Amino acid sequence: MSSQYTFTGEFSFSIDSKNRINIPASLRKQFSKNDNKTFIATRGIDQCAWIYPVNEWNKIQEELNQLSSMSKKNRIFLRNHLRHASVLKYDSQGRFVLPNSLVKYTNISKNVTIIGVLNKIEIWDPSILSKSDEKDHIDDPSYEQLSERVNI
Amino acid sequence: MSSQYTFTGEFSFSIDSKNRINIPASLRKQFSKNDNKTFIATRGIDQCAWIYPVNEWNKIQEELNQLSSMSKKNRIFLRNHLRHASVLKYDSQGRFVLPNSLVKYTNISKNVTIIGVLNKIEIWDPSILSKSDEKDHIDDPSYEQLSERVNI
DNA sequence: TAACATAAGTGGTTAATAGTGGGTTAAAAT
DNA sequence: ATTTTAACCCACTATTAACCACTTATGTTA
Repeated sequence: MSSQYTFTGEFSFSIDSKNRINIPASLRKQFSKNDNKTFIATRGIDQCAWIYPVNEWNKIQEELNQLSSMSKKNRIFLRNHLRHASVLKYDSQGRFVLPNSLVKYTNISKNVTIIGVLNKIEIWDPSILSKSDEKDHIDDPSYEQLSERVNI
Repeated sequence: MSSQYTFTGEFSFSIDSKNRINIPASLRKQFSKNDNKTFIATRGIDQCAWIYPVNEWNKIQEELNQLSSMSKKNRIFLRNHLRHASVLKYDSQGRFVLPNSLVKYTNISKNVTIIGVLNKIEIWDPSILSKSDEKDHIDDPSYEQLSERVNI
């Protein structure tokens, strides 16, 4: 699955008293007119928030739409993925409000680290991120198997 | 089966003394003029209520029509889904009255958790939902196979 | 490289909307 | 006839969204 978005880089930003977070201008520029300043924020698999431009999310949604709710496994999977997804818009200053549930989940309080990961943007609490860095070294042997699939 | 509706997110609301429940504004906005503030509430397969906009329900009904009543399984499924389906409208404040049978079935008393699941909206009693969450973890190995179908 | 111009990031105020509670009247149901 | 139920209506409060303003950074041009 290829994407029109190529988010990259790491940025240090802040969250204000109204839970507003600025999207780095360089990343924001990639949002298309089509996206209409709209994106979807959801729980990452790690302890961070994932931000998808709507166009990108729509692709995921189409796949989710294929899953029938007659299957219990599907119902639980759908529920648990969609419940944490919220549609957001950024304001004229380029900021969006991080929903409370994601503030809690990510443990974000004052500063945030924003990372571009191709088709999505990750929002981290800096200290949670550095803990995660300590645990998961890039030379971990488990990455070896990725090398068979991804040609860097 | 693709749908015009893309309900997502989780919301905490309350049910009042008249069994009225508010539909979250962000979800309500997706209802089309065509829906005429009308939707169908029915029993979910899990212990929750399912809310479908009429347009969506009509599509489902067509599919149900395809199921032959010659099969016992089909007959039981059809009966149990249709017998509890009721047509409802929301008022000028965006609230609807949850029918008594669904209040009992869902065990809702004071607070409700509302979850958008693409083409339908689920209404849960918070404690019933968390019990369900405890039982069914999303990181259960059986979900691994879903990852091959859905690329998130 | 100094001065300027523009863009980016942050903070706060105001106006609009959303959620909730209750009351009134009309239509059903008992 | 009495009680329930349903459709409207009004009102209060909290939250959210739109707006304005300031500061810092970036980049450009003389």
